[in-house]
Amino acid sequence: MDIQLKRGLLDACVLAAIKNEDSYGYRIIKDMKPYLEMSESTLYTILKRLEAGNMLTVRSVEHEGRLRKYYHITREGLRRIEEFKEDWKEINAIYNFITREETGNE
Amino acid sequence: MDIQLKRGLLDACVLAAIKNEDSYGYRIIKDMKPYLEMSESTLYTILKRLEAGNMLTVRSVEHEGRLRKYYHITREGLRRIEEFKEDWKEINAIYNFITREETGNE
DNA sequence: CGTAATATATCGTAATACGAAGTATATAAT
DNA sequence: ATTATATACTTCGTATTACGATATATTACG
Repeated sequence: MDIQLKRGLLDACVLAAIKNEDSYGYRIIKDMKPYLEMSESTLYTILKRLEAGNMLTVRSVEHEGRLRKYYHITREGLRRIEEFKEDWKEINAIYNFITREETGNE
Repeated sequence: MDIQLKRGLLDACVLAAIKNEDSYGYRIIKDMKPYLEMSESTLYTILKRLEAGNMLTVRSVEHEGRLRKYYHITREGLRRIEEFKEDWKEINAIYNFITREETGNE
């Protein structure tokens, strides 16, 4: 899959992964794997970006000797998902432009 | 509109703009404007990239004292559009993941 | 004892979209 | 006559960003 095509989906996808239940990095990657694969370095970069943008909050938890950072979506984060849905209408229009079959001359 | 979201569409969009008829930079921008706005610097970067990737060929034409470079899509370019269509199936699956309404607990 | 799974962090890099600015001609407006 | 707008392509620098590679640390499995 074309990397560029994935780009716009990543942030919204991560937010969607924590939308219904708080989650942590390692699990987010596993949950998204059937839909969208991403490397760890990419995920943690995104999580930091989303935190900086107040899309989510972080809470550290000690779990079996290991550190776990649980991410919780904020109202801003939920709004980001809605924004994504809005944008998608435009995206579909572009998609139709790309895939349209012209009856013109070639 | 989110820039990242546009990224994956740009190459395919430019190819679509010359698919049915050879065209040149200035006109491509105008043709795409209703669907997708892009700056000149972006377009010409993309055209060069597509040329380097053998997705299109270029032909210079003198038109009313001004230079025009006509772009013609190649078989490779047409295949790129088909590839885009294939990718879109996956994109739709991701879109559904992002927008699904879980019946679970929040 | 080594490998895999769990879990997060950091560094350097390559790709790339964009704004800004430049070059040049023709036409319309003031 | 001069200014602005439309046409048409080019180059430079920059910020964003996804990724591979690598590091750290614990637990479980063989």
